[in-house]
Amino acid sequence: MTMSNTGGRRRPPTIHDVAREAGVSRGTVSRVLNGGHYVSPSAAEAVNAAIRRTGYVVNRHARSLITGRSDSVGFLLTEPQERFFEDPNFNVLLRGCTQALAAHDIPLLLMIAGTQAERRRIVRYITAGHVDGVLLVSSHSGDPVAEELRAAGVPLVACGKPIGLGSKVSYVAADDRDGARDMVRHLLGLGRRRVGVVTGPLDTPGGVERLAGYKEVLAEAGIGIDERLIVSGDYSRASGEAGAERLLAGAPDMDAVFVASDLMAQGVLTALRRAGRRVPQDVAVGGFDDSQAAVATSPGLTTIRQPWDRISSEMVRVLLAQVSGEDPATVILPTELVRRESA
Amino acid sequence: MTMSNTGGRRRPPTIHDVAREAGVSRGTVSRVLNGGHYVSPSAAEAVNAAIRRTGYVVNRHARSLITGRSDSVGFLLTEPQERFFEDPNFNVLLRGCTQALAAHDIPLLLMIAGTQAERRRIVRYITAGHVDGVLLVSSHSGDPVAEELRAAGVPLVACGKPIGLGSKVSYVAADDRDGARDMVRHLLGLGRRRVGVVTGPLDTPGGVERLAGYKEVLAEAGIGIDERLIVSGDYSRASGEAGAERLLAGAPDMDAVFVASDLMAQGVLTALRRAGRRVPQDVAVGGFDDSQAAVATSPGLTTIRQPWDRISSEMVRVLLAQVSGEDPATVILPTELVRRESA
DNA sequence: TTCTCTACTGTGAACGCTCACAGAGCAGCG
DNA sequence: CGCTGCTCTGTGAGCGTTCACAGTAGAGAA
Repeated sequence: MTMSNTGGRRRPPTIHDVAREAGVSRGTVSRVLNGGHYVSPSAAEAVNAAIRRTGYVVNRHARSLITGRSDSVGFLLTEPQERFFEDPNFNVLLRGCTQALAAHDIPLLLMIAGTQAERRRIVRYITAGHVDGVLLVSSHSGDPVAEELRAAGVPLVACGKPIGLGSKVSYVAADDRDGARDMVRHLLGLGRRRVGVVTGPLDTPGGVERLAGYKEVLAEAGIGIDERLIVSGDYSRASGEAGAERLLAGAPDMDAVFVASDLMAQGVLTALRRAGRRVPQDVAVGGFDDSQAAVATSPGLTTIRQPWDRISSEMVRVLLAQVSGEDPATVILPTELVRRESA
Repeated sequence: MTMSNTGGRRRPPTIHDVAREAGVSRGTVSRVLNGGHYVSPSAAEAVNAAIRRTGYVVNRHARSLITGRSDSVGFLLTEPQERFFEDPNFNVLLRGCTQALAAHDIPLLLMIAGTQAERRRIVRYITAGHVDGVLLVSSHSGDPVAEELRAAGVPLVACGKPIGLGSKVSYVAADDRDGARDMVRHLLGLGRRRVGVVTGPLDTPGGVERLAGYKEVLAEAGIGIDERLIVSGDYSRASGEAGAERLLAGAPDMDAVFVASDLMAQGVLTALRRAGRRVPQDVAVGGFDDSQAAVATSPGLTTIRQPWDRISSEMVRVLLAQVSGEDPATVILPTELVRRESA
């Protein structure tokens, strides 16, 4: 022995080594690796045994070079960074996507486009074919990156409905309007009649839909819309706090409030406490998301659960379908009311 | 025109196209791409112009096939999943690493090893050479994955000191002991004398060090250690809540408490409020991390800032150095006291 | 002039895999 | 007996890059 395996990394076995070990040709090994059609049982068995003995793992670079696929997908975040840091949903989504992809043995490349330069670099990277498709997270819609990728023909699935891209891009979203309806009905069911709302950003479909659900339920209950009970935020804790203050100033008799995100609801609770209102006795508070933020508050936040686990797995499913040639699709998933103490 | 570029993705230009366009050979283009030594200024200029005109982007698979490098690194998380969801530091670390790598044009592959099967799959993937190195995050130390990777000779940098791996593996960590000292000194400086502590898990270096800092400062102030003032947690909110209850039961006269993580401090605040103690008047509370959790509480949490931005950039720096052949290294970074309302 | 040295450039070969194709063996059928 | 069709197998080519090497041109020294 002139060479030991301590220290340096040994050259891993190739398909050639496996073929020799199994007494077959490269082609047969390759066929076993990719589906195993047109392979005799005995050959397949020999190949699998050889793979186990040699510890062979396919060289994905060599495979990609010829197939043109990279067998990896990008997870692209085009949020301004504050939101990335704050949003407790994000972890859940990222983990869900990673795991759904892992089941297909597909690695996830994390890409964060904060600055303009990063955007360009990432778009170049993606359009060069270094990933097969992109999972896109950017709530600030009308994203130029999304449009560029779509135009380049890159398979793409957005989280939440992107605006301005027509029906040409796939997306997966929770049923925002229905969730909002459930929550407002719940608040009315508690006997509240002066129900306020802190909306999300109204240039996003989610923000618009949740507000629409609120209005629908009030209308169907025969309660008129009072503009003083409607303020808008941007999903951040701070905007929730500010929103609650504006509501209290404009409508001091408010007895419930539907807040379009849990994080904003945290801010609302802070403002209400400061104003001396008890939750839920004086003001019932309903959130949206069922994120970590919802259990971090006291009282615990009654909220609308977004099915992040299903959202992530559906995003992956739709993306992979698109990668293998299927048409774009949209998926809307049902939400669920989660009762805690705040309403 | 028989072929349009709408719909399908065009085959991207190769180094050959660039060479033809620039009127030079493949070799010259390759030299321009990789450092540009031994290339005449005129040739370099022509190549760069051709690259711009053609929109050429290097095919990393082809490059990797021959260099043996993948020019990508893995970000490996071996936490049980609850911690992943809860920990607000995690986002910051992940973002920091992604950006530090982006500056080197190196993509980050996210890998989450929850189950045993995932562990095996990921180790195979890594040891097959599909990434050049691994950024490892796993606070539960003595991780078998880390040991396997180290034994396979994979460049590795851990976040926080891993135990049981000797000095053979690089790590980057904040100065836990010094941070703890700062906080406890601060509490004593407020005139408090009955200072409790909720430690982190004592099978981790971080947990041990923060407790050691606490004890050191009490000793240097001539205050004896009261075991009733010491309880241990696991960094989770729930364990902070439970810890505070045990402390109040065992030492009702406690007038301050050092909590080894912000998340646990959230739980401590909840328990103190329930027990009718005012913060900071009755009990001063100091956290550790300066995570999102610290600003989410009311009162805002006085805490020890861990320099996550520097931790991530140092992890990347040390890893890349190791990839290019340098020896493992350890980096300890200073912490900083951040004053808010809770102490 | 000739030789050496340096700066630069072009050319095969190779990386490890998949794909297309050719061909072998065998069965069924006219 | 040949033809067709099926299952299975091996082989050569080629994916786009880098690397080693050979070779050219020009400058400077002998």
